[in-house]
Amino acid sequence: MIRGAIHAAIKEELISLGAPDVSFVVERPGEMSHGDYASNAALSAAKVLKRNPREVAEEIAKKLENKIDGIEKIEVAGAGFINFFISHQALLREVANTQQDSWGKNDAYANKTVMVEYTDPNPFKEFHIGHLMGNAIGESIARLLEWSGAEVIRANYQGDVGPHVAKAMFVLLEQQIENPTIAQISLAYVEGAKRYEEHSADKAAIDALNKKIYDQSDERVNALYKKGRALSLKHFEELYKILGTKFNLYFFESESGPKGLEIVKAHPEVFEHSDGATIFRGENYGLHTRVFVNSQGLPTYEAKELGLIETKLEKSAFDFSITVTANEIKDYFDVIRKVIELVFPDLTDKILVRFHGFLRLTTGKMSSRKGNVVTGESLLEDLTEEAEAKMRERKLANTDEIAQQVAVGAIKYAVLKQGAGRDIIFDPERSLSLEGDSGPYLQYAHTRSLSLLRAANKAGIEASVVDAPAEVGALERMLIHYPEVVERAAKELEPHYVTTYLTELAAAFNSWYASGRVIGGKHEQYGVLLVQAVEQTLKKGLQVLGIPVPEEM
RNA sequence: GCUUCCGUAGUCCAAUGGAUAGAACACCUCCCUCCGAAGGAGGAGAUGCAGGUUCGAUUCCUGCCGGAAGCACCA
Repeated sequence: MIRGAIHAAIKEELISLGAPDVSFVVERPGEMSHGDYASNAALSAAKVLKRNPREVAEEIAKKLENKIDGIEKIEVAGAGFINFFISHQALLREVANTQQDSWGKNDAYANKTVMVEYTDPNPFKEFHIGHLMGNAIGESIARLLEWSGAEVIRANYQGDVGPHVAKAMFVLLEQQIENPTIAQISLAYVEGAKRYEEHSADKAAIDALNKKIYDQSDERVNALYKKGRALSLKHFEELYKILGTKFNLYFFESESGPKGLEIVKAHPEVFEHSDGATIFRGENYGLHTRVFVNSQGLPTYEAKELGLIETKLEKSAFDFSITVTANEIKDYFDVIRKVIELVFPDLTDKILVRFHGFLRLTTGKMSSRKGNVVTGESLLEDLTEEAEAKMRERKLANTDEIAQQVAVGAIKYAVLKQGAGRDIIFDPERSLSLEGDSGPYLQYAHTRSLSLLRAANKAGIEASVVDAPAEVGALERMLIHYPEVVERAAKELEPHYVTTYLTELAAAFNSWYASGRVIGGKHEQYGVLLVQAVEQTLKKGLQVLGIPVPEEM
């Protein structure tokens, strides 16, 4: 990558100037007149050297003149920026590079094995929009790491035991439903949760049932549990397929629970007893004090999480593990991290968490078109319907499948367009419009590039740089930055860098596309090459985000 | 109350301490005999308030105002 070469060359100059430790960036400037890459190296170095920034910049620029392959011009501008301009030849070479399979790859995580845990829905409960969010982010992070050289193990951790299960089961047993449907299970959970809060007798009964589920002492309970659990998991699997995720490993609280209990028991120096429960006194460390084993002797989520770490290691070695989860449990995870430090000191740096906010709906009512609560599924269904309606106007074949791809793209884009940790305000009405700054906008730009390529192919035009114009435009100069964007997104676990970049690229392409004809134009062969470059970049970019890439829409 | 996170156009998101704060939706003008109008060209519109650090602050620090999350047997 040219960027790497610039960085290395500047670094060398800084060393000879006597400022070897100065940190600086080489970035794509916001303004094209500022070149293809810009660096603040002189500004940073000047501070350390106590010299005039522009002088330092001039000196570096002069030394690097004609030293970097592919750079034809270096300018000093503003307070002391050094701007680099790529030569025409190098630019054409990079555009042609987009046709390589390796376009977009980097080696930031070469030789690393990374376990990415995400989605984590709970059997006996709805797959809600938060799970959709976690899935979109987790899948994209997994793909970013793969494009950066890592071997990725996709893991899903599902809560198949615990009070939520007992709440749903309590109602199902009471109503004597032996073969529940997904809808019945969801309703039963909502009802059970309400009863648990409002009636102390029901609360006691549900707690007792919870214990029975753990120790599997009642045949009738076991039978219903087995059916409900299997049905939930099968249902989730259908959703993963639609969303484009294929997990390598599944973990369950029913296995991490017992392991967690053992770990807690084995470390009396870390935990203490209080009110019949086993707790970790986090307040000694400025953290929350939390219960690991409740007074019934059952492991809570905290103990289960410890068990999960051991379970993960048993199933597969990894250099580090990333858990994608919501902000909501940040404080709780700080407690877990402290306990890991005390119990598994070797693992402290291997367990990472990537937090995200809530997915909130603007309508507040949280109700779907059919009047039900908005679940992950109902949102997908509503969006799919909307996309289908749009496609009926266009009279395309194969509408079912494509409409679903568009719907998935719309949701994933909305989630992946913003930075980590922030809540996402999701406006169903707006996202239903499928226009502007959206997943479908990118998908549509891509299908246009494909249909243009089909037409070019029919006309027998071969892609080539032979008739390239003497001056190339903004589109080319934007294209060449794609691999850097992927690398940065992977390093920071921030898919939104890719999302933002692709939207800018698609806008540049749409603008170029509207400005004149390719087929029959003055630079026909080069035009086709450029369209191929855009097509590949949009496709790979959408794929790295986990957004489906329809060929027509 | 304590802790943490967040305040950018009317709305929803960008911006690695840098150059004229980028898009999109909505609003106002235009553009389909032409490779796909889910598109394009143009217009108007924003850093909560007050200090500080810095050559330079949306970004870092302090205070205030506003919002969100968490704070013992849920996950």
